[in-house]
Amino acid sequence: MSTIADVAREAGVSKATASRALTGSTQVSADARRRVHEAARRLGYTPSTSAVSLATGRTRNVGVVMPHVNRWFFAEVLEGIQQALLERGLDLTLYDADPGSETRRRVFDEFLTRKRFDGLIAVGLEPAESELETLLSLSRPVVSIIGTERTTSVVTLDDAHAAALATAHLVSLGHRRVAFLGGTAATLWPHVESARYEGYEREMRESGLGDHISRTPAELTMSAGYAAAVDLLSDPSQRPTGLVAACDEVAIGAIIAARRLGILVPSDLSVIGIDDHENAEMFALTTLRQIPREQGATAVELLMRHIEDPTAEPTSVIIRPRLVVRNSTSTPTGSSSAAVRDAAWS
Amino acid sequence: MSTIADVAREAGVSKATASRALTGSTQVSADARRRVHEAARRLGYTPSTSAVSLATGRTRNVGVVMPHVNRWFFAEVLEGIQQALLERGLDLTLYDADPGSETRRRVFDEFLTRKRFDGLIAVGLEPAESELETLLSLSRPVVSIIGTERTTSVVTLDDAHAAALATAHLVSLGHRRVAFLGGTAATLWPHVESARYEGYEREMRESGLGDHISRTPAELTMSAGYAAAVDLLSDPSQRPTGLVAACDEVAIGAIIAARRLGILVPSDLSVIGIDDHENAEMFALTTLRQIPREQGATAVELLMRHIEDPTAEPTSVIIRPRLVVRNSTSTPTGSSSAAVRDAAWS
DNA sequence: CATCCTTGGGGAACCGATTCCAGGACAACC
DNA sequence: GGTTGTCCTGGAATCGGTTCCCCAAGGATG
Repeated sequence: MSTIADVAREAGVSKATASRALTGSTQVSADARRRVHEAARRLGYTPSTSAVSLATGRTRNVGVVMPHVNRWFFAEVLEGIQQALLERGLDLTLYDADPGSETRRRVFDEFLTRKRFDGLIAVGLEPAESELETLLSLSRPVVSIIGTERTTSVVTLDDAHAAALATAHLVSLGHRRVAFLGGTAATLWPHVESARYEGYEREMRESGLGDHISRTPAELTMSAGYAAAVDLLSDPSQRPTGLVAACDEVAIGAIIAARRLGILVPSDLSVIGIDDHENAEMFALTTLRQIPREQGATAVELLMRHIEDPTAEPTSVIIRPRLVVRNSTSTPTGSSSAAVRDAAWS
Repeated sequence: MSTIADVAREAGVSKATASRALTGSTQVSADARRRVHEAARRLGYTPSTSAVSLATGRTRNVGVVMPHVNRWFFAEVLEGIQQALLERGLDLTLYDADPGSETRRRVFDEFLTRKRFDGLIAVGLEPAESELETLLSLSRPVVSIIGTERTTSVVTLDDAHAAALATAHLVSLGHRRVAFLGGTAATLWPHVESARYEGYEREMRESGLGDHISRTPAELTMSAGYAAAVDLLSDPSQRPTGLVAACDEVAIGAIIAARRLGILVPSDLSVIGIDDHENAEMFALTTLRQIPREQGATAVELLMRHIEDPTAEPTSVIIRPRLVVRNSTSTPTGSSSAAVRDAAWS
């Protein structure tokens, strides 16, 4: 492999001039610059990243810590981050930190302390106190996606608001027995789960439906949503007419469960989700849209600002979701409003 | 941040001895070693990765190139790789290289040539000729997952065999009108798609069912499988009794489509997939199991071997899938064997 | 008792870049 | 014509490690 010394020799200049010609734009004559670039091209020169890092203190690399990559939200965020970093010529180092695992401990104690990055994006981490301390002790900017940290910049959906809007949509259609499906059982995303439930609860109370508040726990997956919905819907006497699912995957599980039980969606049961998952369209799911890919891009933008100006104050970007009405929600059966017929025809 | 010079001073030895005490195990007295380690701990010393890389030529980092991370197979492989690397103390740099995109070009021309890794794992890449050339010109070991490269080590499912087994399973149950669903339309994984179709075709021919060979194209997603299955199954006169899906996501889409159309699975229609996707259990899907997570771990193992011994010959690990029988397949209706009743009761 | 080996450890070179600092060439100004 | 300033350029220091080479001390050997 050729080094910058080779390029310099080939171009008939010193290492210093070669370096200036290739990086800084100052203080090099047009002629020298041309000769250096030509020599570099001829030799197929690529600077050694470790040498550049050592000399400049910059790695041109961003670390991403997330608990999983095999879930829709995380995978989408990751792709958004990757895309934004590629555009800026930056590398992405991934750290998979499954909560409670031994590897998570090692990621924090061993891998992150190596500081092989100029900045860090933490996705859905909900770090423990000691973990947060580690993060801050790295003296590298950190941006979180999901969460409520005040110490770092944050990009997050307003979860409570999303659930409240979902609930309000069902209530406005005339539903009174509106149940919440999901959360509680799992401890993976305590913040997301509790915030969404609280949004539902608050909206129910404010609509005077406090008596109908009900929650069926389920992990935030399609199969868990399916199983929980089978339980909830099997007893016709207690059956709600509207269902706010903690996320789209749970909602889709519930729709499949309903079909299996012969319950028609939306005429017998309205289901609304949160996320706008890639499969929401297929199930005609009404939902509150968030676009995790964009959140990833936004996080990169914030991070770049912090890297360029280390004194910049932490910022919060709170995302308000948009209601996307499809065909899984309608007025409840028995209602005589015109909307019923409209929904049935569509 | 403290450097190794600080540690040496604190321990009362030279930089050379400090370095030897912390890395190599030779030529250092037990006493000196102890003093150095203690000093390092006291100062919270972490070696600078760029300095280490520069001096040793090793990055302790592995690059992973894949076209997507938001699909089940890729996300699982990625987690398997990550886990295996973490255990070995190695970092993972991710390169997302969507086929045909501008970023893919940049990944190959710009990012990979920086060689910020000791080795590369290429997942489902199916590289173009020029891309393969770039890969080999890096003078770093490469391991592929999926594919037929002879120039690098490979870990791959025997796709044709998997599809043949799936087909044979349906045929052995008594099905004659067995159709194949998926592939063709998309160009994302030409190798996987064509190999699986060929396995189906060969098995059909060998079973004397060449006349019944039929293929309905669909992208390898649940919603595409759903849409394609609706088309295929809507015409009762042409309807097959058995369906070999190109992958589980397509199979699940088909099952949902069948339910919608009032076609009972498995009594009216048997469906078999390939993968053993995380949702296969929920749909009682009979399938051929592959475990992408393990393929990722195996790829890391192969790669380590190549890194430690650069002269090692390329190896191929061909994975034979195992049939997992659930409840989406049975003998076709009208058959009088006992198995029909068994299936109906379960 | 002299010589040879072995072992531990220090000085300095090196990995491949960036950047500080000083100096030379040349034009402009007084 | 001498001085000043600007623009380029090269030498050398630097980043933070690893490792080669050599030397001193001490035990084993003849």
